[in-house]
Amino acid sequence: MKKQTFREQIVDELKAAIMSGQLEPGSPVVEADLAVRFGVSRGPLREALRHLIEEGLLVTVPYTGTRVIDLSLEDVREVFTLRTELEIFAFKTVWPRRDQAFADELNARHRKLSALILAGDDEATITAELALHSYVYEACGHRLLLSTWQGLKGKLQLYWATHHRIHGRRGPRPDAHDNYVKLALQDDFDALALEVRAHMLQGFGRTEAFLKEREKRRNRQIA
Amino acid sequence: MKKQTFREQIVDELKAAIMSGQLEPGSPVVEADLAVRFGVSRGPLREALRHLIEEGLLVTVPYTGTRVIDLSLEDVREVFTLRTELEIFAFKTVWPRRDQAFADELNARHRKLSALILAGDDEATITAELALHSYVYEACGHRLLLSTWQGLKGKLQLYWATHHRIHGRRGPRPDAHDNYVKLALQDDFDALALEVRAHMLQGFGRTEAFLKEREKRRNRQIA
DNA sequence: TTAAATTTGTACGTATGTATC
DNA sequence: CGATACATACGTACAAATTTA
Repeated sequence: MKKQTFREQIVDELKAAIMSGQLEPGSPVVEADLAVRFGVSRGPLREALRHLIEEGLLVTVPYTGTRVIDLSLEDVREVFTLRTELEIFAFKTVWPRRDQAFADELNARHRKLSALILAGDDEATITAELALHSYVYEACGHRLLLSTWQGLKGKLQLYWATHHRIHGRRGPRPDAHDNYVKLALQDDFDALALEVRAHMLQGFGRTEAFLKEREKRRNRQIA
Repeated sequence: MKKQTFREQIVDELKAAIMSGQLEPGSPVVEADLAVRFGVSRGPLREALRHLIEEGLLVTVPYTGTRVIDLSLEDVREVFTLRTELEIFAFKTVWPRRDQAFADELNARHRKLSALILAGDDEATITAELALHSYVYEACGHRLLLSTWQGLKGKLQLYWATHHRIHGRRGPRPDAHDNYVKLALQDDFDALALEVRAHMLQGFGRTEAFLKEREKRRNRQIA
């Protein structure tokens, strides 16, 4: 276990608090409160908040306040559309360099995901699905692309975690990634690109339906 | 003129110092020194440094120090390859929504760039070239894509500014963007995508040659 | 082992901008 | 419009942790 600075610890803890719903989307976060809650001074805490702000998980207005982002349909659409292009580009980059190790690791992450889906562990399923998709970014050797993906990953995790917390199961179907993994290890790049687009559209559709229903429910609450 | 926080001001000033070569690539930056130099306390300064670290203009190792990034061939290759995909995606997004205002603004930025090239104002040429390429990101309405591009833009500017400082003129040829703008306003998307790829390759080639020569010169200095 | 340099963290205070009554 | 409450933004001084020479 590597030693972390307070700022890094707080970033992780804050993320966990957001993903777990302790800090709900849209709710305000007050730096003085969090400082006592995490038992640190305001310096490192402010830096941790800045990190999450730049990652897009928090929004802030100078001198007034900070809050957890509210999930919007446009936001999630942007994450999915950009992610589609990034992931296809990642595959294009790694395509001629795929080897046995690549196949082994991709299969390993796929098996892990499948097992968790069957076991019904929804929290871990989200992590495993993100890990499966992360692999092509890690393997392609494009550091800038990898860090760009990691910037998106947090938002994606927030959507899915919120979805799951409200709806119970939200995970992918057990066979949802079979085709993805299969095509990623064959030699028809265009077929893979089509599969990625289809896969993303399906994922977006689920998230979209969830957000629209959530919107409706809110309006009823107000009325 | 909108009111800025100190942190935002420092980010701008630090960027300017890096671009102008007052802080050279590879040179260490000490937060205590910068604090007195900019006349602010450590708080906002540290937050500004963090911003530039996440943007990739600075690199840091916990408890040891921070320095300006050193330009590496692999880094610049990554910026150009990722940028190619992002810009084509931006055009794809804006494609059906291009209107007269889009054409007017693109032409305006193109004319401005051409005028500065002819006038020989190399500093302003860099800014204008970035502004021309920025427009499609601004116009496509994809906020996440725009902010991703803005994250890359700083590095690109650093490469070009360093190039210019060492070589004198480094700017594009006066007609380098004619085809880019022309195709961006016509209706053959595939032709535009090809032009973007060619345009990026040309830009990468210039930067690559510069970096390789710089590398050589360094090795001679050591020997 | 020590020492130096640097970042990291703490504790307190004041100033500033925003919203609301 | 003014007063006030609130949260952020910024300042200062000092102590602790870490790496490197």
